Amino acid sequence: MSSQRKQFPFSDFEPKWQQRWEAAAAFRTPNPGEPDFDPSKPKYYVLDMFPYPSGSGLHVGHPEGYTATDILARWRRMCGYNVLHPMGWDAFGLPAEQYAVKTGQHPAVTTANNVKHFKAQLQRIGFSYDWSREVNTTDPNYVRWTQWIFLQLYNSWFNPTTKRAESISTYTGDNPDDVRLAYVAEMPVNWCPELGTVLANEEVTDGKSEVGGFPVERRPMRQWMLRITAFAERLLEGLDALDWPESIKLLQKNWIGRSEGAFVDFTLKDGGDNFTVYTTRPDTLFGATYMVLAPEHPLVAQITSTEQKEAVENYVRTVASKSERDRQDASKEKTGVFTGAYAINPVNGASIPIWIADYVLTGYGTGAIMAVPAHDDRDHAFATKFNLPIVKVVQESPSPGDASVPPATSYFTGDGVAINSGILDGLPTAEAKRKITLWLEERSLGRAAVQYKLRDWLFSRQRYWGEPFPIIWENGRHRALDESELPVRLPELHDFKPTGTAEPPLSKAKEWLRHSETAVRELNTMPQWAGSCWYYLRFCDPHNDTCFVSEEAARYWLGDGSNQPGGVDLYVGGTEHAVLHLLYSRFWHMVLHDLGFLPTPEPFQRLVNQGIILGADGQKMSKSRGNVVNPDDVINDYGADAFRLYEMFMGPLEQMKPWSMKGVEGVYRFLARVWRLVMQEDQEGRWQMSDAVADIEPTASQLRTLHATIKKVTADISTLSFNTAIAQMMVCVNELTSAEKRPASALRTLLVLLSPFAPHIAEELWERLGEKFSGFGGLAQSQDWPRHDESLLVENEVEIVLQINGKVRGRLVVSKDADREQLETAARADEKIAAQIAGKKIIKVIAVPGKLVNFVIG
RNA sequence: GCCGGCGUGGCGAAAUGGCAGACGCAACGGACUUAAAAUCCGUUUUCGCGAAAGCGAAGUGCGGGUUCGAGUCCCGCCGCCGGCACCA
Repeated sequence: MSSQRKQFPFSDFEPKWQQRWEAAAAFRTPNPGEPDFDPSKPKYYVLDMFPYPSGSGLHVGHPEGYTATDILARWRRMCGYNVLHPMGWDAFGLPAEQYAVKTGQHPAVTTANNVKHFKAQLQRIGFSYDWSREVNTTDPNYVRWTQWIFLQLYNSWFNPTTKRAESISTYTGDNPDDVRLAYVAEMPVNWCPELGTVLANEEVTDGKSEVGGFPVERRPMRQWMLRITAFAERLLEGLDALDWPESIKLLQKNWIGRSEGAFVDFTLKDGGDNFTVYTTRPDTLFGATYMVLAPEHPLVAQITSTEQKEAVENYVRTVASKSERDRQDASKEKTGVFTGAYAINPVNGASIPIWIADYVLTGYGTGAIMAVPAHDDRDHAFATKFNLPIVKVVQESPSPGDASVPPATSYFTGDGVAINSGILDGLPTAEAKRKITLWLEERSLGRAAVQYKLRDWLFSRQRYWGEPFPIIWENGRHRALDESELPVRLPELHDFKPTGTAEPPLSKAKEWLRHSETAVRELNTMPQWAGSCWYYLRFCDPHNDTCFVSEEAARYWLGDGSNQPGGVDLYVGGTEHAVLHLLYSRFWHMVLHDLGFLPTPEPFQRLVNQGIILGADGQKMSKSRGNVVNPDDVINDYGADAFRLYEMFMGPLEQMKPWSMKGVEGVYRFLARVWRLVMQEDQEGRWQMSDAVADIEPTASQLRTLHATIKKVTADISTLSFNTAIAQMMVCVNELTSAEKRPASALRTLLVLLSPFAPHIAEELWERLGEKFSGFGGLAQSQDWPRHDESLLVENEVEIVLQINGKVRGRLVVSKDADREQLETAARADEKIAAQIAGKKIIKVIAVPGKLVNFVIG
């Protein structure tokens, strides 16, 4: 291909237009307050998930979503919107640091190189980003505000009364450190003794380090945490008003994991402390035949009998040495040990044994459960293995006609009617839950409760290449730095190797870590999520050095929250961020909103996930499979416009689909046909204006096709159905190609429609036509978006289908206005139909104007 | 195991409950050419009948259902892909 003559000179005009756009700052979007800002226009904020600039450069997956948003951005501009369409770099992260460990090259250098490469690649595709708003999460001017937001979190708390984040100064309790949204806790992390470092979850596979395959263990370490759990309810409720795919909302809902149930207090048979369990099935309390504590439960050491002491201690040790993943493998057989202690069931005084087992998790509920083996699969598996009693307390409502008796050893987890449950007998599950909860509350033995699976966010990393915390330690206590001391810059290090101890790499910066005679800096850094949590805010006001985003800019670009809760109008990115990034962003946004810094309660109104692009072999693209497609190669051979167009023509945006070079050639040929609508080659092979282009009126048919195309392209862009929009433009081009003379006015409209998709060729042809015809002033991309004339689309005559019993038996051309009766009369007069209904009993006739007539005959 | 999404020609895919397969790829035939490429025109769901225009039947993963009419709606399966995974 590359050796062949190009079908149109894209390699000449694509760079030419890119340079012109850049020189003219064609995509710069002024902010409110700037001289060229037009407040009369509505705003549209269309955002891509910004990339991590990896060393391997862009792959064809990135530009899929980017092309979609670029078309939207260009289209909205042509529709008269102020469009915010920015791009930046999520540039902190592991690969640059690991590269630094290997080569000694500073991550900042690697990052700068990669950013340069990525940016050049993106610019070659002709995206209409406002590069004057480019942000980089590693830029000290950006880090400063990331740290500033952390300070807001540190200096605020969740007021359970108002259910909002408030300044910590409104907290009246003893110790503010107990309630800060950013707090310190001992948390287990992935510690790899061989590598002498802490690993992120994604660096650990099957309990081994990704690098080297060394064993990884859980080890408690002091960590910074963010109190996202306080916002669980609001994060859940907020989803309803967002235009997100239902599947993504569901993913977040499941992640938050709300459940309703009750705390129930149990007493120990031999006295001592009481303990509390959480259950979603208080109605099965009479069926609790044993208790289970998590191995880490504080009561374990206390209650264990002397006979069981050794067994219990062994078990606790074994469990502690296991990785989180090993431990949470639900498919493995249950394990556990009897503590020797007994608890008293508050409802019936029964004495039931207390076990410990690792299937009960510390950190959820109370870390203790009442086990009801007849009505819970996990309890059932455990009871069966250890021969514990199983008492049935819920009767499954028999399905009609089902006489089969479930075996005595089975369990049933659904709703039914309470049995063997004293005061609850005969009550359906829902009522039994209510009654027993009330009963417990009246006696102060328990209370209704809501629990969430969501955990607080472990926010610190033992890494170099991340944002330093604006925190210092003095006399064993942490303290926030003053805003005026921001940004806290990373120290220059030359040795990025892990310390081999639990100390983060920043501990090597001996000078840096000393804040004063008595105070030292926090040595952890923030996770990569931190910078990506709020970049969409910075884009609104990227150069502001007095605040992270001005009130005015935020209010304009995000809206005032009155029409919709979300600020960004359209956010496009991969599903891999469905939970973490999108949940963390919502959390930060919510806090900043509560504190009065942001007008809207939610960050992203409409979310669309683009599908993954597979290799030509239908497999996931990967270097090892050798099926990776490099955008640069495609652009070299077919041009940026063809690349863009193919990315969109492959199929629906959200769908997973395989790459095909033949498909690229298809859209390339389409663009060549567009080119030849306007241009032809002379004897020497030079391109010149085609003789077929003329200043004439389009034919009726051409006009109809053109307006049908305006209508369909417009509708399809707004639903992101780019593949069908392109198909319609192909139809239009095919019709114009076959015409002897091509009306310049029709070409004009076509180029305007095409310009968001293939901006370079549209601009080039627009310019060339302008040399000879009127109506081509300015740039194609600055034209008003055309409107279709519906009256041109209505045909006077339509072909309808004649059916007998739903099967097509003939066709008929009728007036578009023909009503039901006229249709039926015309249909009966049709020869074929007449022949087939002759002598038959007509049961029913369905006539749908403009569509069909269907005879139902006996 | 649980929760989502998707199953339509040789391939990527289109189809407000109303002519299944638009558009593109591939293949085949023709025009142009000394020739090839490129380009342009045409054919192409499958099966049967026909020399042919055409005619008939079947057809959207499988099995049922609702409806005058189902790729589309409902019920039950199967397969593939993705997410979560002992959350009491």
